[in-house]
Formats: sequence, structure tokens, C-alpha cells
Amino acid sequence: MGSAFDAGQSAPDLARRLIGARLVVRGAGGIVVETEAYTRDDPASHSHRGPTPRNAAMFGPAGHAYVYRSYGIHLCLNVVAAPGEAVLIRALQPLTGVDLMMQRRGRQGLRQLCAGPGRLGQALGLTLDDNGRPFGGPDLWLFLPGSVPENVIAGPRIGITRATELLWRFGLAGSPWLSRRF
DNA sequence: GTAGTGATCTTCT
DNA sequence: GAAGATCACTACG
Repeated sequence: MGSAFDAGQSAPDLARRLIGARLVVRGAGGIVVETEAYTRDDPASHSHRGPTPRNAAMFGPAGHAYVYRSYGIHLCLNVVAAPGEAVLIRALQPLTGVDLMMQRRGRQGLRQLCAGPGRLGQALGLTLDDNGRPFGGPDLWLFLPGSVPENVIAGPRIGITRATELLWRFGLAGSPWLSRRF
């Protein structure tokens, strides 16, 4: 654990590398166990049709956050990998600030504390002000593990209807903290 | 365990 | 007007 976060790579590569990374948002967070990659050529990506006010951060600097509202209710967190490419953080193993996250989520089980992009956003206390903020402080932190975990598996992404043949969902094999089994 | 529905914001048709 | 990178609640087997 501990190497600095270096961005500027393709989203699928970064998505795989982020498994096992440590994510902390203002004192709450844990180990990343599930991610998804989205690119510009990808019909399922927000960036596919070009920049809009909402997805502007996705075309901003790599290593910054892209936070968007999902289904009018939830806030989801992405890491910008390259212009128009980002990695959606889908699930964490809770580690830091668990009490605070439980409080924000309101008596949900520990298993469902950060299992899913919307739940994760609520547990971390994300706001739209986090959109476009850099990882590396003062609010957002991301530490890659020294070595890439070997037990990373890939599968189809969740909740999309286009480009479902791409195996761009990555997860820590056998982890009980995944939003769904692979 | 599965199935249906409501909540409510951004974009596209 | 409809769909979407979602979740929680309810009803029913």
C-alpha cells in the first residue's frame, strides 16, 4: 500500500488497477472491490455523445473526480482516467469512518453499506461540489496498492443496455462486499 | 427467494 | 414525454 495515484491511462486499465486501492472521502472510505470502465467510444458511457454541462468533469484532467446524479436520486463517484474516459467506483470494503457511514445510511446492514454506486455515494457523503475535485486532497484520497492483486475477475457491466458484451466490470474475486456476484 | 413500483434529475427525441 | 452507469419498499411464492 502507498504508491501515489498516477492517472493518465485507459479506463479499462485503470479500472483493473483500482481494485485493492484505498479510497477515503473526508475521513470515510475503504478498499475498492468493484469498478466499471467507460470510454468515449462506448455507447453506454455518458461521454459517448460528447461534452455536456453535466459530464464536463469527464473531459477534464485525469485523476479528478466525476460525480453525477443517477436516476434523479443517487450520487455516483468516478475517477477520470483520460479525456472522456472514467472509472465508476461500484463497491467498497468499509474500513475508515464506519460509524459515520452507518449514520449517513441509516441503520442499513454493514454488508450493504457500500455495495453499489448509489449506496457508496451516500455512505461517503458525496455532494455535487465534489464533481471535478482532484484526488490527493484535501477532501478526496486514493492510494494504489504496491502490487496489483492477482485475484481480479472481469464480467459484464451492470444496469446498462448497450455494449453489454464488453467485460469492463472488475471485482475482487470472492469478496463479500461486491454489489453482486460475478 | 423474485417481481413490481416509486422517488426525481439530466439528457435526448 | 421517455429513458437511464439505482435503490428501497412492498407484495407475493
